[in-house]
Amino acid sequence: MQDYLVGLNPSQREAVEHLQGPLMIVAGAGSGKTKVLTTRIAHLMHNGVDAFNILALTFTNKAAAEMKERIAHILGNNEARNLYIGTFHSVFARILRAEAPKLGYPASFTIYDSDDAKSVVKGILTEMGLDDKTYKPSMVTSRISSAKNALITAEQYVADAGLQAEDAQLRRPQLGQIYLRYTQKCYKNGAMDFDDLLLKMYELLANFPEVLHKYQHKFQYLLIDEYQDTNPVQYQIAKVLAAVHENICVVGDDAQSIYSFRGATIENILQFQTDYDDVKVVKLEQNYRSTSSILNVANAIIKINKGQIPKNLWTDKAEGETIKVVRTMTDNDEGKFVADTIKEQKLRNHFANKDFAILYRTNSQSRSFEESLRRMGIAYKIYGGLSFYQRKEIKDFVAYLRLIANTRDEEALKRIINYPIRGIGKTTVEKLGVIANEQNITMFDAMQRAGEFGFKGGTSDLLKDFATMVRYFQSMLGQNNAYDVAVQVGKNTGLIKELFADRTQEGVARYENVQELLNSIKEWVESPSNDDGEVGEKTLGAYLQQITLLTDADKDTDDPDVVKLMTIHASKGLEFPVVFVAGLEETIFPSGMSINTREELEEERRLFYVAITRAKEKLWLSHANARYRYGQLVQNEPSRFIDEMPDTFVDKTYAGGASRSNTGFNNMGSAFERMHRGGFGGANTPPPVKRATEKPSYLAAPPTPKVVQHTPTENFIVAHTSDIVAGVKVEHAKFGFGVVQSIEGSSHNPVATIVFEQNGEKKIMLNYAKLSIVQG
DNA sequence: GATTGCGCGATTTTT
DNA sequence: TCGCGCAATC
Repeated sequence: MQDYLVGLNPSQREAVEHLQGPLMIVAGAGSGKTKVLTTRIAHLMHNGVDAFNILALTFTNKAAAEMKERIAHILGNNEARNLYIGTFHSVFARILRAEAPKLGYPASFTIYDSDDAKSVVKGILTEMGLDDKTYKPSMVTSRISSAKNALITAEQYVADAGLQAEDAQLRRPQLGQIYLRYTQKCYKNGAMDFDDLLLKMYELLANFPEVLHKYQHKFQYLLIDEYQDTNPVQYQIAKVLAAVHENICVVGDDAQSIYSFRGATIENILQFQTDYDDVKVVKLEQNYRSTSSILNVANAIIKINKGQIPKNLWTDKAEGETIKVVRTMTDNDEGKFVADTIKEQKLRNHFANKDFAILYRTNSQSRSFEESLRRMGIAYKIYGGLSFYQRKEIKDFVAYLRLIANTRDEEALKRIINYPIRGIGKTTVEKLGVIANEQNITMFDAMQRAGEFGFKGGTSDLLKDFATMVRYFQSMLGQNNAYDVAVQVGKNTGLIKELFADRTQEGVARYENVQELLNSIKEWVESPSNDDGEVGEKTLGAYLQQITLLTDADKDTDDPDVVKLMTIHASKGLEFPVVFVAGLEETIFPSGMSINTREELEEERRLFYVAITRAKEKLWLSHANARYRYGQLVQNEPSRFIDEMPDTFVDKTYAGGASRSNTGFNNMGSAFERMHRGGFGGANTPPPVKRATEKPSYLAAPPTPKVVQHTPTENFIVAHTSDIVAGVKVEHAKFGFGVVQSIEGSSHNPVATIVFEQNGEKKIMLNYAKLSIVQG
């Protein structure tokens, strides 16, 4: 037996050794999925399959890099570099670069990120004279994105009666037209957005039989990771690519499908077995990650969902500690509690910072944890948020490079035409845009020929000078590499000088960021291969396409000793010894936006499942009685997910259970004490740093009044938000009868102050609360 | 053409 | 509350 087969359990081995024909690996959380995938690829190669004939697709660069590294390790030679392993987007971008002329795109086509896409939409709205409140760019781009993911082209969109009727109903009849123009504009700009990388790849395969044939025969073995997160385009591409050899291996876990809002369809994995004949199904059900307590709770949660691939995830690990549910007074207290507990766990159990993760539903929840961790002097890092390449100074610099690589890129041009200031104002840019449209030329061409279009002499010269400079950089590309050109750009435009001149703290940071960008270009130019193993081809276009597809998560190769803060979405695929899942409150988790249909709620529950299964040893779940949302202190009920957890393995005694069964919110103090008596917090709890004389404020917080439980009356009808106005008598499902005092907050998110007969004054967010108007 | 100030809106986001 | 985008201003 091969060395690499030793140490696989029977199912893992079955999956690895199944070489020919369709294979579906249902891989539960922590069941050794990556190990199986990488070993299987090594095994394929060991059995004579050429690395050049294997394609493995992932969703993140990080996952791809990890696979590649592990395969190289198993093989112990350089063969792995010939494998095609990468994200859907990066692999397709590479293929599209090679085939671009067939589609009328330049090989150095620009990839538009979501900011670029929004900016294009804004331009179209202005052109069409549409209002950006009705057609919010974020809504429009996400709608266009959904259409593309569902393989609906702009032409099909405008021709589809159903979609047109729907848009008319929703008072956005022009959406199809915007989509159409957006598509045209991207084409004219020589640009593809993220979704186009998939859609154009599909069109390439669908419309060019010789191309299809070429890749069908090149990629004889296809592996797809996280299959439950694929969308219809990805599904179709995989299907046509695999059509000849049918050596397709998909790996996924329907229980961890959490990206439906990005177009993922869980049906892809649920129906894989009907897509091919003789599908071999292997289930990886042994979990190597978590204690049995954690796993049992996770299993109990996911069982509540309907329609899953049946599986029984088990572990031979010890029971471990119970899962603790903690209730705090406010979100700030929640932060303090977590920071305190981390400090204490480090002392008691010798954990390092990097053993902890704090997971939350929304990025905005990170604030209270940041504050408390900082106060405690605990190093932390927030994952997600603005990525390096989204910073303004980086985008500006990169825009020069984009324009040099592709002068059709109008978004890049508009970004830098007057940066640094060179006297080309808004009016001039608008005029250029109009001319470009009328003459059907690019804005760049219009600039070069400024003299012909009636610009004033001075303006005309400015435009031509700018174009000449860009042309000069382009000419440099012949003899110089991307790095040399970038350095020249920094010098000639005066960008570097200008950034250097700003000696404020932020200014220095911006300068350093640009230096870092230059370094990374240098590094890229000098490294033998790209991330997906691509050798050679160190063109500027290739560089730019690559960085656009890079995210923050990809470059944290170093493993500093910090507590990690991230959304649950971002935590998928990761594991930590100690996990805190915060904000387990109704309207937060599950999100108030996702409780209207069973499907939405089930996805929230899968998200909760993902959160729980990140933990190896210890797991805390916390929720706050009240938290600041949009500047207002708002009360939230404990999440329904707390109730859904079985009492065995979960210690909820001091938490939601009590308050929900109506013993009141003010048992928090004793709860906290009990928690610290309970053997894991204990006597050794260190006093909070620098605040030894103070009690932890989550104990000192003022008690909240008891809720007098109210049973809704029979004629309880949920009223429309707009009917709730000051003076109206209302009934709340939980707080009983009361009178509306006033309405505050934005029109989109009104907050009512209501004085209840039994429970006093409360602030209620009308979008979430169920209120009935009391007649008479 | 840059600065300042008001008003409005506010999930999750592998690429 | 916080951050953004636009409009008014110099």
